[in-house]
Amino acid sequence: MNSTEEPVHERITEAELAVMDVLWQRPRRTAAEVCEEVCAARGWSPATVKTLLSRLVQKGAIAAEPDGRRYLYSPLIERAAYVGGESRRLVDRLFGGSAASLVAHLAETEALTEDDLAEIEALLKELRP
Amino acid sequence: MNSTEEPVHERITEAELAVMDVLWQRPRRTAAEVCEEVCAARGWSPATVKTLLSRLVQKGAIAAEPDGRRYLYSPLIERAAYVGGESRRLVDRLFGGSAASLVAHLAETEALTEDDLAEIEALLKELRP
DNA sequence: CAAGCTTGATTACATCTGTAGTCATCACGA
DNA sequence: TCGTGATGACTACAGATGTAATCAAGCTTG
Repeated sequence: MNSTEEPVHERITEAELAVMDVLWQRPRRTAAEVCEEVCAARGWSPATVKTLLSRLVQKGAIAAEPDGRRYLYSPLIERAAYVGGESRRLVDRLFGGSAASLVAHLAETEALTEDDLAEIEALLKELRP
Repeated sequence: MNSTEEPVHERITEAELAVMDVLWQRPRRTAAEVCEEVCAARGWSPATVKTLLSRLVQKGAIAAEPDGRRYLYSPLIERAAYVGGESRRLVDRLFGGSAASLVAHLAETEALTEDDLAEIEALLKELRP
């Protein structure tokens, strides 16, 4: 169990992430449907969504299932895996690989509320009986 | 206390971060000194370090104090501030702003080692006697 | 003083990213 | 059947990023 495993997909960018989020929410959507979800919020044109979908397919992050003359797009990677990878990356880059340091930092800078702390404590009890 | 404050400096990139780390470790270093610390490790030429230093100065992330015909470079932003901003960004982007979710995720995906867990537990004891 | 080394400034350039336009084609309705 | 709208493929293009070379000017040492 080391933290240096390479992901099978290439790096997902900020803009692409918005698209992934839509597909994680519900897969098998058309480009138009994805656009409905994000174009307004991000001020994108439909063309932009199409580009991002293409790039995500190329990167191996989503699948394009033919459906008539269009595609239904679905994530190929799970959100949890992506999120885990990103978190790991952050911890490696900024906290010397120590997740505990990250938690410590969050606590010190009061990024963690009392509720957060309680929740984490509960979590720990579960993980280390 | 909201989480939308803008940093005064522009975004620091991955490569630039390596340089920042050297300067955080010890400020007032010359380009050559910085290179000594990172060029080997990252396979960089001295020119690369100079470029990164220039960009960091432009971005307002470091100061260049004249010293004879060269400069001594020092961070203008604190490491803790940077790290906090990045953590915040991650939590916002991927965990809907909930830091506890991040910790929960790390725990669930076993990104946390037994040691990490013990350390966090100790931290919590301290924070919530 | 001259030859060379050090150093920042400037320039270079490929790739990635954000954002979008164009175009050919195919299905569908009049 | 014919126009029309939807759709993906391809193209575009500016700005960011990684990585570095070149160049001019000063310092240094013989």
